[in-house]
Amino acid sequence: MNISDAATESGLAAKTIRYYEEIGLVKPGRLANGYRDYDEDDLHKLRFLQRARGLGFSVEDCRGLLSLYEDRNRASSDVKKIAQTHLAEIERKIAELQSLQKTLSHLVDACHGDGRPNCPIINDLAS
Amino acid sequence: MNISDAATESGLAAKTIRYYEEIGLVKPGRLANGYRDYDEDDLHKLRFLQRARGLGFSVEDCRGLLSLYEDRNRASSDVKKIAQTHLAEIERKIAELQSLQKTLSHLVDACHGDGRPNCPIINDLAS
DNA sequence: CTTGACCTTCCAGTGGCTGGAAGGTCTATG
DNA sequence: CATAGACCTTCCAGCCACTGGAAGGTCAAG
Repeated sequence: MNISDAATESGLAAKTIRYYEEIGLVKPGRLANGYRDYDEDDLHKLRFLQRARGLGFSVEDCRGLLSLYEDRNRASSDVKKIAQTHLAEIERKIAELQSLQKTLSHLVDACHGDGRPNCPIINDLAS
Repeated sequence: MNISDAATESGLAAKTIRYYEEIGLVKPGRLANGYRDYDEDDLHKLRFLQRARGLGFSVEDCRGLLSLYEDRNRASSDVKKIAQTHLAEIERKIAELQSLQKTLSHLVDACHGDGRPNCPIINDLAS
């Protein structure tokens, strides 16, 4: 299977798939003409990567998850550890963004948003 | 005032301040020896940038906010527009992260995290 | 035989810094 | 006056995870 079909099947962009090969995540075979040739195993990995990236895992986390995926003797604790760390990071980011949201929504509410220069948002930034 | 004092006063790293100069945000004077020399006006701008970046505004938003800050004839509606757009983006990101959090926490809860290979997290990613 | 849709590699850019190298300047001390 | 060390300067490279585009090869249909 060529790269554009692999892209369609996996939901990844062809460019992204080439990039994943460059960084050593999925190494397809090559046809005589030099074209990449994806088999079912490659496709499983690409789909796995698409889903893991979709859950926000970093590419390095994905590398770790992929090797656990392929390891029949994995310990689920190793997987869980990666996921928990990622989850904690997400929760940290949510808290951070909520704090910004709170501040910003107060400022936006306080601003008249008319043609005059007086502006609580600017005042806050300048204080 | 030299750059390290400006850094201390503004809460920005000296490297960051040089970067802001490079992209045309704050242009300090220069002493005879070539050292940057920050006056009060520069410091106000640096502090303004520090706070705006702290609220998550992009550097390009900061450029716009800074020029509104300096414009005595600004319309507060222009400021509000930038802030509202940013706020909407933050709210979008919060929702996105909360969705990831929900999925991930379910998966983490479902995973035994023991020495055995069976793992709902891997199963989900592989499905 | 040509068209156009693929494929390849390689290079550059994104945002917002950050680290480090190589070298100039200033200040305090011996 | 020499030297140490703490500044300062510029420039280049790297981070992450792609993405766009150029230049050129390959293939299938008409």
